[in-house]
Amino acid sequence: MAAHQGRGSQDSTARTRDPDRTRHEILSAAIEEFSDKGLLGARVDAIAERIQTTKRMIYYYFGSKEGLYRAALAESYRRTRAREQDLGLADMPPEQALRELVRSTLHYDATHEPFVRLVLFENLLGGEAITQLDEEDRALNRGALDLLDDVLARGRAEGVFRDDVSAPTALDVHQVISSLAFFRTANRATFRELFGRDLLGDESADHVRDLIEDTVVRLVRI
Amino acid sequence: MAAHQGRGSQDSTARTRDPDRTRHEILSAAIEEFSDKGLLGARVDAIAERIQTTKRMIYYYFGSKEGLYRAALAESYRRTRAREQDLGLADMPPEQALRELVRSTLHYDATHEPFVRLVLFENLLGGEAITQLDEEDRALNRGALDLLDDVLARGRAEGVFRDDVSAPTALDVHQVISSLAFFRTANRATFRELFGRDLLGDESADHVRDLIEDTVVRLVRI
Amino acid sequence: MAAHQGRGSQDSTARTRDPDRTRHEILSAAIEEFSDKGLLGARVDAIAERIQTTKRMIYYYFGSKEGLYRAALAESYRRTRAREQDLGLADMPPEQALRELVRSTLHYDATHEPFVRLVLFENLLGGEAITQLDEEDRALNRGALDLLDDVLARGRAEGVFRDDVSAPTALDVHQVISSLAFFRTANRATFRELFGRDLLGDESADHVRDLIEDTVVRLVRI
Amino acid sequence: MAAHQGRGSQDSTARTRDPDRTRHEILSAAIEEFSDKGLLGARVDAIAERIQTTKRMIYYYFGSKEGLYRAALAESYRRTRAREQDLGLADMPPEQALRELVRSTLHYDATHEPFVRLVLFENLLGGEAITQLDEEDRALNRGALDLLDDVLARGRAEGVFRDDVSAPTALDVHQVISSLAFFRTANRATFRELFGRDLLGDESADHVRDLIEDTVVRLVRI
DNA sequence: GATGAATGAGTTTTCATTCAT
DNA sequence: TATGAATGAAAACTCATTCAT
Repeated sequence: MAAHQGRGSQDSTARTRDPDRTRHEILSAAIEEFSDKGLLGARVDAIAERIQTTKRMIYYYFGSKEGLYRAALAESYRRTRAREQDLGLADMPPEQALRELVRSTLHYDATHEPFVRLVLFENLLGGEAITQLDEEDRALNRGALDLLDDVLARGRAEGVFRDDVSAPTALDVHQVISSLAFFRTANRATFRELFGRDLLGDESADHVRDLIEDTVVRLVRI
Repeated sequence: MAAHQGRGSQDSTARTRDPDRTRHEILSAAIEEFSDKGLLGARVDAIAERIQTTKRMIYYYFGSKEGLYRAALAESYRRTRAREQDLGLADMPPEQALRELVRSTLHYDATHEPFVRLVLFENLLGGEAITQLDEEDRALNRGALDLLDDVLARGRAEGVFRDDVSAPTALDVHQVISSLAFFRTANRATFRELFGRDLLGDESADHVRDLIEDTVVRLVRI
Repeated sequence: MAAHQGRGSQDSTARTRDPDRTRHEILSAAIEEFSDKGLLGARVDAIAERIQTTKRMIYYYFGSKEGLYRAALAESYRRTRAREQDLGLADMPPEQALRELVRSTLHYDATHEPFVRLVLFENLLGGEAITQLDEEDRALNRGALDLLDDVLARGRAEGVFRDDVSAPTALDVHQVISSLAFFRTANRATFRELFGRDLLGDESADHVRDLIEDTVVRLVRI
Repeated sequence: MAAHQGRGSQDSTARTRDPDRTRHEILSAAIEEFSDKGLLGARVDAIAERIQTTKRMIYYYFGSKEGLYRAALAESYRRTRAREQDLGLADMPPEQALRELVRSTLHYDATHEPFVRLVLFENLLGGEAITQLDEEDRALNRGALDLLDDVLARGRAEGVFRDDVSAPTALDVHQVISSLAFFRTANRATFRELFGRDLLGDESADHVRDLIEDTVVRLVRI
């Protein structure tokens, strides 16, 4: 059906001779496609069509659909690193810092749905690609945990956060935050359909954010 | 030619004229396959191979791969209805009832991974099938909400649960419980790989359960 | 898709225990289906669905799709024999008799489209089934020719029809009449689409009939 | 693995990179197959086998069996346009011109059976494809009509063709010519089997041609 | 580097036909 | 006789991948 789109080989000067750009565009298109349909549902053709290149280029740069998939996953992680810049948590009282951290996570996940969806798809299918993450990627996640650890430690030290034997660890809190954040994307359709609440919609945004903040804060607060 | 291939009338209970059974078996196999790979990744052949039937029968009963998918989704929901029997919540003090409810949900989701995964896949892809759920299916989900509503009302009445203006609604609490329960399946691979915690494994079972119970209880408790 | 139409086996007393009727109904349904789609396009399932019987009966009575096809073709010819009753041609002057014969043929073909279409399909595909027609069927066609022969002979004897060496034979005239009659069905769609004339429609009925009568009469008239 | 299967660069002219040629070959094969069996009876595999290509190429260029069918029908019409060159009718007396026109049509249809059969099949099945003909294709058919119109006008002007109120129109004559020409292909098998005359065979060629010419000429002649 | 054409191995779907009751 | 369930073979269609230029 999509055969014969012609296009000649003259003018289109913008499209040729820029390997890095081509590679980058392919990755972006791949992230979108894989994020939309998952590894199994994605089509190499569709990825090539999203930008203006041919399948051949995909194989030239990435060798195979799976190769592209892994590269897309890694790139998606990489693009993630841009955040988590200094939120200035150290200067805030512990609870405020925690709220800020939660808020930051919620905002990040909400504005990076492709990434979140990619991670969800990866988990539903074997998650093999996850096993092959770079140490950098792993470190990244650990970084978020460290930040959280600092805030919690400070809160405990100041006596405002629980410090009993069953007090939640940083990993516990991270699990709770992640659960609440991911659920918005993972079950958005069901939740909206069954209960009429759009977890990522503007109407419920404040309410959902407050709910999640409260849930987290109450978990750690004395 | 090759007569006498027998098969006699011994046991071969799987192969014979029992339409309901055949249909049922196909559905079970379909639930497994779709739950493993999603609609796009599932193979009609693979479904037929799982039980002892042919691809042809699937089309005989369900018309198309998508028809089977919808039937499998509906059946999965249907099989869900068995639970939610009386947990005897009414006889427990509110907090205990709430813990019991959380525990029941956690246990249910953990033992019905195919269903959970099916729902997750459905959400990640368009979620169109969800739009077509029976009223019965919808009612089922609402039922869980009603149960929760009762417990919360009782807790508020007894003065043990929050009743302020920003107190969480039953839907809020439901969202939190669902988030925490689904996350175990939705992000199990990532979490294990990055943090070494198997959210559905035996080792961490008690800890995770306690964490989730606490999170929920602390959210509503005064 | 069409599976499970149930229907129980009680009341429907009209439908069971009448072999001849069942056979006859199958044939009628087959004539319709084959006439609509041709041998290759027809579906055994579709034939079974047209009446209220099962595919099994078709195989019981006719052995195979082809067997049914041959039977349907023969039956269609057989049902044709009903016509050609005495048109009273002998009592008319030759030209009037000829016009009457043409008119009768036109009317017959117009009201027996399934038969005409069956013949056309048969001709387009190998026409093998035609080779196997009964002598009865052949005689039938010859009968029409004989009638024509009589009229022409009478016309020639009366000096109103051509009798020169290049005068058309009965077979020639039959060919012309058949050509003009069949074309209406064989090319109806094209003719309507390209020239806006519906060869079998009511509007043009009289005009087309007159045209064909004239064509034939002028061919033989002195 | 199995390298060295050669194929070198000898002749294999059929297999190489010439999209237009490939496309063209597929179309030719399709015209043959569809003309032999009709849309329903044709097999995509069979079309691929006719030339040296794979089924896959057919989908590459035409998207679907039906897409190919429509393209084949259009192409068949297109190839038709080559004819109808100047027959020099204007230089002949009207009757001779008319005879020449008839003769040309007969010859054309006899030597383009695939086209004729395609049109017949199209008419027998819904004729939907005909509705979608280009204006060019329509114009082509109208062209034949114009030619006829000229001849008839000239004959009437010269007083050799009928000019009364019931004189046949150009469309009428076209209908008659088409009927007589198409019948040879449409009912060849039946006619040969039942009456022993092969309407397209060499033996009867002259006789049939004369008969048809006479039929047409006598229709319009004073 | 870049491009369109080509391909083999699946994957879904359809269909005539047969079996068990 | 009658019926619904079952089946194997083939048909349409799709997809990741490679080749020639």
